Amino acid sequence: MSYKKHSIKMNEDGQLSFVEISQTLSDLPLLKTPEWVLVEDEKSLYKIAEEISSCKVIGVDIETTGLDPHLDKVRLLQIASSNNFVYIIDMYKVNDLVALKDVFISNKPVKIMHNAIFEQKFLKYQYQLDFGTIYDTMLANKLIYNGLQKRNSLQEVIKDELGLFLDKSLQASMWKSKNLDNMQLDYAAKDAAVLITLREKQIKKIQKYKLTEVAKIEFECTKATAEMEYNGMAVDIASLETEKVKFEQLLKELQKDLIKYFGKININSHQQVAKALASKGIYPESTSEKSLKKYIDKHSEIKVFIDYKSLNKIYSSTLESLNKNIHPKTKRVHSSYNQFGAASGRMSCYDPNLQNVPRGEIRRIFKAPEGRKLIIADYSQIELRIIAEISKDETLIKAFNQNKDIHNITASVVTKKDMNDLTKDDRQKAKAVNFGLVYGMGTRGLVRYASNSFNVDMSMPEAEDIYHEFFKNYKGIKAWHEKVKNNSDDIPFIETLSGRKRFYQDEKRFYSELFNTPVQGTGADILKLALIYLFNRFNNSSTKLVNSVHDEIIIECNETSAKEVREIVVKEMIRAGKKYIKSIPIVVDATLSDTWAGK
DNA sequence: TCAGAGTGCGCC
DNA sequence: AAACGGCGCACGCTGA
Repeated sequence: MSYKKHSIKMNEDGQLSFVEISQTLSDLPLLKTPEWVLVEDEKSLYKIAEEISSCKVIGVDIETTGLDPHLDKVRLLQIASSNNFVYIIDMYKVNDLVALKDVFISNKPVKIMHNAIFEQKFLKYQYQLDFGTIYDTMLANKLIYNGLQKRNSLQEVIKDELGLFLDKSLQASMWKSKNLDNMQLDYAAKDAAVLITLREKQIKKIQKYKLTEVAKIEFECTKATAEMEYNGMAVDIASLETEKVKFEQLLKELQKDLIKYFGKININSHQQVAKALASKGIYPESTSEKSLKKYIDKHSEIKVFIDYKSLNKIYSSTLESLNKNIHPKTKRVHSSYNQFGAASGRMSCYDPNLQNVPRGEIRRIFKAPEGRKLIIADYSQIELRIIAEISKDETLIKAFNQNKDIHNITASVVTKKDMNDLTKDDRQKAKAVNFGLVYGMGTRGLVRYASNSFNVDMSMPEAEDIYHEFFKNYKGIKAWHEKVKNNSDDIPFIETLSGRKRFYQDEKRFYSELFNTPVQGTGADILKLALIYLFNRFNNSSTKLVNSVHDEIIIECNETSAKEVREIVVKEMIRAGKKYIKSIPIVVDATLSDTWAGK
């Protein structure tokens, strides 16, 4: 097996450097096989529980017959009490893990796992094991190298951190068979034992970069993320089907019209559409909606095309992928989350992505079952509040403390109008200004952004004036920008209020990125903290975390207790926000509803 | 034939 | 010198 050309290494002092990798993986020294014993009865588990309860840490790993906790079975549970001794529990022989309940829920020993979400989904929901303190070597690796090109599989991490070769060729092998051979058991044992050594190596780096606090958040949050994945969101299958049919008919009609205009081309091909447009004397910069918009008045078919594209987007991206991902057993959608998926620290979501479902009626498809309700709770203007906190901008802080509308304030400042004379258009413009300028947008960008995202026309001189007035008013933001800019060349990383880092090696440091990452990332820190609080509050009750979208948490609960639950959700989310936002209030809006579309 | 880069667009 | 950021997904196209 040959390997990629270079990788990033961190030496003992925590310095980062690029290293050429010329050797093949299998040239590396082999990770040695620990001692192990095979456990095949429940009674032994009590002895094991007592044994490991005196450990500071244990490595925990499972082998399963597949990846789906609703369908697949745990084949083996490996518990490493040291880096050289592993209990391998045969889950085809052992029926329950009651004996391990106390030692797992305890904070000691710390349970080390590589991707703890996976283990929890099986062990908590199939064997009712709750976890105390967790250490996740995969999340740790992401925290230590965030921003740099790194892979996070156990094999890669072992290679980079320990310089050892972990053979994963048995990873997907025959775990269904009744009897396992010693090769398989060796493999299973190695995976658990190495976690202990790996953690020791990682801990030094976590301390060096002061990542302890954010690591704690990430590790704890795996409990909530596992729950969201396991629970999934309820879908109203009938209305999904209705919507699908509706879209199919609509798309077919539009398609017919477009063929009439363009000729027999593939409408989904940008190239072919561009060519067809050119033959009619239309030369847009691209076939994107924004470049086509200006031709709508003269060519009504362009409007049809834009409508088609946007409907087709919803159809294929939302309706079809939703349909594809309805779970055969639970009839819900169980998305996967990449808990630390974005460089900022945000989660990402896939299969299906529930973080880009269009707003509005289409969200009615997500409907709580009979007798249940959804609570849709989101932080109000969290990013602007974080900006106020980080920049210490006095105008912003004062406005939030007086519960004023920030967009209106900006509108009044840049239009030089009295607050009472503002039009809807002024406020739209101010939104573009606020979101654009705080993250380092220039005047030219502002004109484009205002037009594209907020449908507001702005001339260049007007944009220049607005830029000037904006920073005259928000002096703290200006100063914060200057400070970040002045240090931008030297800094090895930018960080959030929890200490989460985004590292830079040879990468270009974009100002916009340096402004945005601490803000977006602190938002993620707060959201994850809120998920932790809510998990702890509702764990093992009928109230379930089912989704979260950057500044929003969705909970499903019994109708009978919905109002009380809502109060708790708001309170806990505010408590999480207050951990990092000290100078202004945190506001959470929570809607009680049957569907995700809200009231 | 198929992986991967590119385009475009939904969300926050 | 100038730059708003962060995702995932569908699609057609490219090149090995």
